[in-house]
Amino acid sequence: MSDYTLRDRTHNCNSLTSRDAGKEVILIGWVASRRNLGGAVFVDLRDREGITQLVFLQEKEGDLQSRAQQLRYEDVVSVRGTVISRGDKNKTGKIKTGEIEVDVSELNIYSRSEPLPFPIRDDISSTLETRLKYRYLDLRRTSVQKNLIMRSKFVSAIRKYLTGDGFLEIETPYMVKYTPGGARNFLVPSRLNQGQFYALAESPQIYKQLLMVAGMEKYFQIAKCFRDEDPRQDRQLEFTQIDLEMSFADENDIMNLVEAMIIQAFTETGLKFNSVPFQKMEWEQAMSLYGCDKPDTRFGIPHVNLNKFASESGIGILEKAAQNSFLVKGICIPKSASFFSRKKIDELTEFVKKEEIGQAKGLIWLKLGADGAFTGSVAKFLTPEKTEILKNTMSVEVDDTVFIVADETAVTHKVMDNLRRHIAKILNIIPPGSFSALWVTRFPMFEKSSEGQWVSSHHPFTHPVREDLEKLGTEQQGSVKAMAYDLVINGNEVGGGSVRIHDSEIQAKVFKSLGIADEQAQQLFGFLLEAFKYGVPPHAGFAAGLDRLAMIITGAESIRDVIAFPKSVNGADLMTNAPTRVLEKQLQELGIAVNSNPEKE
RNA sequence: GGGGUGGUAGUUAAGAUGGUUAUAACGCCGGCCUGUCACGCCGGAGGCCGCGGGUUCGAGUCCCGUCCACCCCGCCA
Repeated sequence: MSDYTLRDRTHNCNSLTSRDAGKEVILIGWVASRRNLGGAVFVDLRDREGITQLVFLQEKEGDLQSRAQQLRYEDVVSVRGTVISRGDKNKTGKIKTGEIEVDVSELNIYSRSEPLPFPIRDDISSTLETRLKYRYLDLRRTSVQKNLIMRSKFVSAIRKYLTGDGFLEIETPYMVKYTPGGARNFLVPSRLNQGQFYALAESPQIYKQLLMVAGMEKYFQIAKCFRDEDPRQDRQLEFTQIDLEMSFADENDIMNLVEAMIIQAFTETGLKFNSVPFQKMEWEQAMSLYGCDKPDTRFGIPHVNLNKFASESGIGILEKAAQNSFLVKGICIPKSASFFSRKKIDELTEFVKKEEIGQAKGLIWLKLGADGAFTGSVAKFLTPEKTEILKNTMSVEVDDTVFIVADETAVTHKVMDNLRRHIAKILNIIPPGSFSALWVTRFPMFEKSSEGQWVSSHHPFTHPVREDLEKLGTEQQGSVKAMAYDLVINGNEVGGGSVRIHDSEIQAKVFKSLGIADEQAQQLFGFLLEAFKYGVPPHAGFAAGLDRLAMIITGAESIRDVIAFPKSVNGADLMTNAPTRVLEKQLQELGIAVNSNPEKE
């Protein structure tokens, strides 16, 4: 008896075929299943690559078979044995190694497993709560392992691409100076400086710009970022960005680089985009065609602006909407007239009225019949002339269904965006396994906060487009566009970036436009402004959400499925029970008092 | 902060209008079995029905509160 190590292992559990028959092999893994037939015992041995069947027959010398009979789920063992063909009668296509089995001559048990909290099988799912509590067991399931393996391959392709292109991988601090604005920060108390706090970095933004000042030219980092905001299906408190920055670069340099990098990483992961090069679209066009800045371009159904038609349509509510400068938009769903029964349309009407969908007041629908006339909620108001105009404006054909929403601009956009995606889903028109990428460019530089203040849409170091520079600080400030770009894949914002300001005059103008006084700017970003005095190269960068990319390439439904140890929706680690209270002594060292609620234990 | 769904053996679930001893499957324990691959067959153990109140002769079931998980809005690039 000997304890084998990985060096002794001759094959993984996914590699043996009938061509290996007769070989003596050593395998190491977990007992995935045991089938005890009395005279013959079959054991499925599992490692991260796959499963191989072991067989223990009665004729074997010693107590080998009785020891095999005592094996239980998830015992960790190594075996030495001979590969034998199962023959046509006993082979199976269910596993890749189904042609063979290993006739075991030596069995070593490294450790035994107690009965499991839940079965480790892909076809039986447990509740998420239990799975997260025993995450290390959940991670043994091949479906989750597959995701992490794919993510690893993806990251290594990214690294390979960027280092091959002359990028330096440089780490930046996670514990940084707190700056207001943007996401809520996690705070880290300082023992050496009682009463003072670091912030956990929301992103390496400022440091990477300083690396450009430092002359690094091309920087990247696979960086953890921390944001104290409510987690969602695609958001965690801590997540990972592929962060990069390049000197002497303009928008197209960055987009070309990132595009090539993403395509390369997809290719190495065995995935392909529907069309290359990626489509580019200005923000305004995206809003007009899709009502959102991250449209899913795997399918069509664009929005059509109907304000002109509405204003002279003869339909009371539409004419009134147009007079009130509401936004009137329609979508045409081809060959769907029979699909949209009265019941389905009523359901859609309820759908668009929901608050989270945008709270439209109603949904106008029309179906074009074989006779060339519309039927539907407002059909009776349509003259033959107006019918023709609508048909032409929206390219409506027989058996198509048209949906129209007229409301305040933001509401119409939000509702029509949701409606377009919802209809694509219920009509099942999104081809599975397809990937469609889109660059959205020329984002607005500013937006109004809820308090009516101008705030940066991206961040205050984003460069405005040249032709809008004179609009800064004027009435037209809202229409200033930024040299900013987002990468959208399948309707997910997977990353974004911008050209940064390197001219102190422009930077001063932008701060002024945001109502940030000089001394305030000094206080917040003084070190950056100071650095920029000593020779700053023009630079631009990009940051991609690695977790979202991993979700897309694996088809995962939740960000938790591509993170080894994710947190719950309340930010808890259910396995370790973090966060926890700490000792009074620890708090004293930090100079912190907690307004605690001891009964709440 | 707001809205929704769920919580019953180790696990996954069933438990109409409140009514005897709370079911099933898998797992676990014991026995049988030489071609299984979700092996099969026989037997057994296993429960604070999330937690705390309340209504009732009687609560897994009804009411109130609370905790946890998940989804959405707000928030978040």
